[in-house]
Amino acid sequence: MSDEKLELSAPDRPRVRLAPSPTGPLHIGTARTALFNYLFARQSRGTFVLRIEDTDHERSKKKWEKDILKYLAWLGLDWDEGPDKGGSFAPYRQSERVDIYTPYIKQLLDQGQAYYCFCTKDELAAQKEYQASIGEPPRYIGRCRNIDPKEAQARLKRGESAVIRLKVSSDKVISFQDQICGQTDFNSSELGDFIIAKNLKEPLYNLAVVVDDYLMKITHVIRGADHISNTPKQILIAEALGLPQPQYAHLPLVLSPNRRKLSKREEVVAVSDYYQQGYLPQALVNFMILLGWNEGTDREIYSMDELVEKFSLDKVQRSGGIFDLKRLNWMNGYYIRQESLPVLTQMCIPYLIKSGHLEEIPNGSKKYRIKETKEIVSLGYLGKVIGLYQERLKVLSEIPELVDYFFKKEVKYQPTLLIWKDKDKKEIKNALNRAIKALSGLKRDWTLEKINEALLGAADEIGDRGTLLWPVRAALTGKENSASPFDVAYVLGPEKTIRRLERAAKLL
RNA sequence: GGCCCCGUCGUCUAGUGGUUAGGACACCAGGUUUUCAACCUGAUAACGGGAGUUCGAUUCUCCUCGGGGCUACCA
Repeated sequence: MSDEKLELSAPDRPRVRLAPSPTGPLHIGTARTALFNYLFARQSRGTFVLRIEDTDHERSKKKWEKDILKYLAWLGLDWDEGPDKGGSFAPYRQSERVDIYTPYIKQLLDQGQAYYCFCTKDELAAQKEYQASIGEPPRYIGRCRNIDPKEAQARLKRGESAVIRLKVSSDKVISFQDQICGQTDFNSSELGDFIIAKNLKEPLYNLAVVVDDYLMKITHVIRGADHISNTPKQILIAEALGLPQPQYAHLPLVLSPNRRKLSKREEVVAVSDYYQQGYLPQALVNFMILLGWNEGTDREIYSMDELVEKFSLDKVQRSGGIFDLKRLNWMNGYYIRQESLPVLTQMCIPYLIKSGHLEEIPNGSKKYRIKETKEIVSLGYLGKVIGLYQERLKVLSEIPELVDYFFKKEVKYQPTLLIWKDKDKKEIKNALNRAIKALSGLKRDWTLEKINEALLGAADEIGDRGTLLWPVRAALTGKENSASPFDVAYVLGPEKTIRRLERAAKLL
């Protein structure tokens, strides 16, 4: 135990971080970034740090932080250091680190690498508009750049509002080797003197990130490609501060079917929503990793352990990928089919309770009550019900609708549902009566095998099996599509089965 | 507009200086002792375009076109 800790914090092992802003529920894109970081850390036996970037007080909310932690954990992406776990570099919430940044900002100011800017927002906006009109990149022209620091202090004392900008020398090429995108170059002229802090106590994102990554000894910054244009700014800040630079790896973006960045309005982006709809974490993980990474083979299915073993940054795709819900659904179905029935049953029960089909029995027994009929059912029974649909399920939340006929006194349907193809009522009624007769003899011997035998025997006497099997199934389930009549009859039991068949025969 | 990134079936992708350009999802057809699902089989389907290098380019180079990202006193 202690050995392992020591090893994890060994200086030569990579340290990566996920730095989400708690301004909304855990986003599927953030979860994917987390997954890449997690795999990289686990594979290299490094450390995965979770740092909450909540310096934007207006938009950051505690409940979102909770949501982020909860669903990262649910996906199995556990972190080694974080706000809830602590660690050698605590605190892990930027809002609790505000004092840490002050000396760094001061240092830049004292060294003349940063300065106070008194330009108003209106002035800046006008300038930007002008620059856009003549086709120049919008950047600060440096009006306050040469204000004497003493004068700046005096103006500050007088109560003038100001921000702090970094002095960026023009025409300098900033380049870095991105682990995914390769060599990437920027010209400092496009950046201008950008703002690094509102004041000594309020650093802005780019500065806070650089300082935190340095202090937390982050070796690899693995993040979404939407951050690529922040990278030169962060490099400049690190250089000004004399800090070492981490390795960068920018992940391709996840796109909507319309090829845009995944949007909250058009798509389901909250991991919590996927959880609620009944997606399995394994499926989500497997799906997310394949969206942007491929081992170099045809393989599609990977467990987390296998991913930890096989993952590598150089096999990460460079182009963005579209989030294809159908593919996720297929994969979720696959993982549902892999699940053992008792486990699947446990996973489905909450959905049956939520839909009002089932009630928990307070004393904590392993039984449930069917709300409509007040019958008490066992886990074994529910397992049989759900087992009928294991291969049909795509998401868990589909289950109540699929199996509702097991939880109702009577099933409702249009009598025409009973009609198979072009048969007439008389034929169907006759078939139903034959089925009733065949099953009635079985009451004490209600096994799948016998039911099969009885029903098939009766059906064959008629000739076209569908003439009997279709109405039997429809009468039992009230549905156009369902599990097979044999299975349904077996699980339903003799009384209900025969009652439903008799009722159907009367409808015709 | 400026800067940056990207470009193989509808989608996720494999792949190579010479391949019948492979797989998976989706779609379609057939099979699978009633339906649906699952499963099996099969079909349709791609190297954005133009130059150049080369005996030969999907592959290398350039241009172009297209798509996306960023462009805050947000992160």
